[in-house]
Amino acid sequence: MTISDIAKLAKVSTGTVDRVIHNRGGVSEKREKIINDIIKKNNFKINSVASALAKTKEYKIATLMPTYDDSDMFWESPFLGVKKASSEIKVFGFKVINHTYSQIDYKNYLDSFENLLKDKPNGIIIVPAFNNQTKNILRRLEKTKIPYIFLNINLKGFNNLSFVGQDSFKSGYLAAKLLHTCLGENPQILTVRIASHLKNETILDRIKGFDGYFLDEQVECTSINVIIKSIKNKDSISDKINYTLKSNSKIQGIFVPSGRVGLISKLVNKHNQRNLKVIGYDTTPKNIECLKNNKITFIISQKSFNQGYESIIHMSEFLLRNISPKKNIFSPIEIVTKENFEFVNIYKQEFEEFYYSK
Amino acid sequence: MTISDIAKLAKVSTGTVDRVIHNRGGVSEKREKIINDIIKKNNFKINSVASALAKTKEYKIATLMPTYDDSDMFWESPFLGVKKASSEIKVFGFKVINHTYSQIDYKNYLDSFENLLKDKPNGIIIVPAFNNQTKNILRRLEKTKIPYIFLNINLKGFNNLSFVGQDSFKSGYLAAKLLHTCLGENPQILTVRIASHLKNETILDRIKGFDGYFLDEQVECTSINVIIKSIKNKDSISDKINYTLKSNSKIQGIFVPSGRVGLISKLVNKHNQRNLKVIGYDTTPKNIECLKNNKITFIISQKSFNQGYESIIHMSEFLLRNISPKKNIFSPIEIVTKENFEFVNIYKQEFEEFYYSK
DNA sequence: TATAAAAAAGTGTGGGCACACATTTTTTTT
DNA sequence: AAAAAAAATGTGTGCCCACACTTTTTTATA
Repeated sequence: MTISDIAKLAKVSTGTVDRVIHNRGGVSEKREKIINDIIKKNNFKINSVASALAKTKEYKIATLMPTYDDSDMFWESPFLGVKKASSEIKVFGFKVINHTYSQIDYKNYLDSFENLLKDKPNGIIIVPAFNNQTKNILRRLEKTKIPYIFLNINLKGFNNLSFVGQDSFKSGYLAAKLLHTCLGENPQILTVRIASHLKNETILDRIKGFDGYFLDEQVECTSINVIIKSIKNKDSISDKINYTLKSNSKIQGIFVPSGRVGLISKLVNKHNQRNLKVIGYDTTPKNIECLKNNKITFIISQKSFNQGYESIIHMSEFLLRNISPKKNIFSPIEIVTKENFEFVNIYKQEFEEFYYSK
Repeated sequence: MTISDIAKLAKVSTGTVDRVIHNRGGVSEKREKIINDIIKKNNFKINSVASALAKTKEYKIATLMPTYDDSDMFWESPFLGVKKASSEIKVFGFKVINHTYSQIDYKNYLDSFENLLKDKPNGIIIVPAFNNQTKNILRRLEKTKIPYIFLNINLKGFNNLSFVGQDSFKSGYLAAKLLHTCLGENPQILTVRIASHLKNETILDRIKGFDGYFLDEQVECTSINVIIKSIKNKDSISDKINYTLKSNSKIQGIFVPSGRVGLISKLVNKHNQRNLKVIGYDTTPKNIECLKNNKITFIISQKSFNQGYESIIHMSEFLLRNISPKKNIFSPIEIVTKENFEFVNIYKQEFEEFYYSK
């Protein structure tokens, strides 16, 4: 079944069929009905390959993501996912332009955004940061009617096309369940938070989820909070954590609601380890290393590679075929241990093989 | 960069460039080198869309998988994965023909295989069963030079193009780690096995992995084995399990190295539950239900939907582009709990939405 | 009724490649 | 040196669709 088959059956030209299929208008009601009936009856689907080849329109998708470096490789993973998707959709006339910003410099964030706009993209993937500045930015975006998708971090109250990321509440909930399962009744848990994350929606939701679990299950849980001012001064962090562990000898578990779990786990002194169960987030190289050394028990993975990939794919489907994605596209909440990390990470590994072989 | 661009640079016709790109032969060494150099220099990649459109050759891929029914839905999931891949590659001239067999009737297995051969497929995806019969089958296949991929179940010593499935040893290893983490030192664990699985390679490997963990970690673990003759007689199973639990009051964990974990978990009497940790395999609807009711603590998932999907995709890549897959394509080993199952299963869910919307 | 304007329908080209077939060049044979 | 065979190279059509452009038909206006 091709367009010209349809045309023959309907006794019209292919141009008219084309108009009907793409809702371009300018077709009499009578003929439109005839054509649509034939399409339905024969379950006709456009040949996406030929369609892609014939299309001349070009699309630009711009991304705005945080930078990564040796001290924190987290954002490499979604970036690679973006790259993979980019290479796949290139053939459909898509060009993906990546912009980055420093998470500790809001001016840089704004500058990058301005640069991004200069590309005149048809769609934007953005990892939002700096709530206040973001509001201004996004209001402007909405005026231009450029669709945008939130990647990894979700802000509520915006007209984003979609959010691709984890349900942070549920992932915190899961963290609590795991510790509860390992520690038995009356668990005593140390939660380590970092001052710069105190306004981070994702991390706040994880903590809400964590607490929510113990409320729902009506489990008595002793939770001790430590807040770290800066991750720069490791001695001071170490002192704080080890002091708390020493003076609370019944603490059996540590919950770090961020990707800094590797750093924290390394700073626990040997004599304080006493078979601690440590749980945190993100399969960064550093965290995986700690997992291997038994310093971390569980890592909850965001599948951030997939998040990057999916955000691009959904945007392209929206631009190309006008398919609106769901408002929330939740990533899997994966539990990673020393025993399964090598399999959990395979998508990223596969990509690297593919990418560097070119 | 197109083929005709290359042709102009090399001062030859597009036909010659085509021959070089596809190794069709009949090109002088001199020109071949010139053309290859230009291709490399400009990093030319064939336009896969135009290529797909122009290709007239048709391929058939046949699958041979076990049936599924209400009592065991496991094989639905890889089947849906196969369906998804099929719909994606249809446009490249692929036709996927699915055959099924009963896992308890080797004649049916052989018959289905004969039917499959009548399709004259270019490639085969097979879930092997009945070791002896399979050997004959596959030797014949090797003579015909039709490539075949093992799906989910691996047999060693064959010239299969690839195996797509889980590393069973490692997944058993992980099961042990999880129970060890939850139960603490000196765990006492009940392993429930089913007689008909006693020769099942997958399940044997899981058990090897399970035991391997405790050996590696030098953990003293008391392991009690129960073997169930038939899953038909539920009363007898129930008696056996509950008797064992009652007479071994220190048992804190149950390991079921198969997808029958839901069935087993349901048969544990209330007074024997005493906060038992139960771990088993496969996210079948029944098992998920038990997970929700707290009868199962952890399910290890095979990502069988993806296995089906990937087996088809790899076969198509092999046939279409002559890209040989890795000999072992290991699926992720996922840990599923009550708190994350809804996210872990999303691929299958997405497929269903996509499929039934058509 | 003639004419203009608007709506509807038709036509043709190009997108990049695969592949069969045609032509030219080179090598071998007599 | 001519003829035949083999090797190398060139040519052209079709794959299916998108979209701009052209032509025909219908409706509105004077």
